[in-house]
Amino acid sequence: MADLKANLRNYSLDEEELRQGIELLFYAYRDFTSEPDKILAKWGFGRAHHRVIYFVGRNPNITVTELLLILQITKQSLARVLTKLIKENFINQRADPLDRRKKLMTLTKKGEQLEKELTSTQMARFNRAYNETDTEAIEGFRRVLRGIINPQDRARVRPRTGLSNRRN
Amino acid sequence: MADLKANLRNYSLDEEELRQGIELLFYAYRDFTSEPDKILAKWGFGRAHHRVIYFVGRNPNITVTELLLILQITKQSLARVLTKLIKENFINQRADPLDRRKKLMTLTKKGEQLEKELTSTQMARFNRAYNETDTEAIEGFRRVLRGIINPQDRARVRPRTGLSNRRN
DNA sequence: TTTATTAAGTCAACATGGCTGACCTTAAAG
DNA sequence: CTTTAAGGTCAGCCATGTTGACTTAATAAA
Repeated sequence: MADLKANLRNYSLDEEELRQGIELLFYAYRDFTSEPDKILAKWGFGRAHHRVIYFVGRNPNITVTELLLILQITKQSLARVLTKLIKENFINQRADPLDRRKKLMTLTKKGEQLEKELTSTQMARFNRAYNETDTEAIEGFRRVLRGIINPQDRARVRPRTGLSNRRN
Repeated sequence: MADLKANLRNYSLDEEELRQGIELLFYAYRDFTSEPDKILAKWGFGRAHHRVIYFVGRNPNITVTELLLILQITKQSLARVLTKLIKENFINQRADPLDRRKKLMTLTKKGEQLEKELTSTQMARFNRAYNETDTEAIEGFRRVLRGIINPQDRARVRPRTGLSNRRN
């Protein structure tokens, strides 16, 4: 196992720091999704189903258009997973009484149960990470990650107050 | 636009905080990958190609086995993208003189150029985020994100000193 | 020196989940 | 009454993950 120095390239400290950030985000996301993926496989679902279940659970009475804005995928891509989730009774749709073109979506009991099972693995991971640090570190984490997000979407991070067209 | 409060579920403060973390990570990763994806499309490549180019560039003379440990995908999945990258002369392979079963991989000039183009968009994003905050926030970001990563892989985050079997 | 293990490669088949493009229905707004 | 908005749908393509089986070459172990 030869000379380590021979492998060092001349990065500026800044570039090294930025690359470490990139790698942290890659590894964190890779592991963050690994546990739900295993649970989803048992149901014949994939990661896309989790995302839909998560954001419908988090934003009761969300519409298709709003969900598309969050996920940033096409309507056709969403349709594939959403249709299956509705057919198998994880998600309910009902017409918005104030604009019957809109379909308000909520989780069914079954959907809530699966959501909880999936998301609890991720919450446990965050809980561990948060407990290994302190309040200031968590606040730093939040501020930096917000800075990574495109400016126009930063408001979404507190979606219960940020998303506007919500109703019952 | 009816009652917002009617939509609030009774989360504990903790659950709310954990869910905000989940969402921050989702949105950050979504946007973090969006710019490279556009560049890759011009070359007929996908996100998987970027990951290979990135980690080969970052770890010159890496072997296939080591790359698989980082990416956590199957050899067959890697083969598809790696074969294409070698065929189109973005990556070089040569036998390790000390163990001729191993193939040491490096970026070609062409590979380095593409790597730089792809990664610079992500470094710019991190640079912006870092500059919007301060040193303590960045350190907090790093510590929390490390906590999210599976313990056995946390050492990888400083890969130039962490990965062992590196040589020239 | 024969045998087992390791590193890498390969073929086939399958599933998920993105995408484009075209087109339809229903309801609301002008 | 026409236009626009919200949602749905069909067909096909592509990228990228998976399992399983099998091969070759080189090193390590018995």
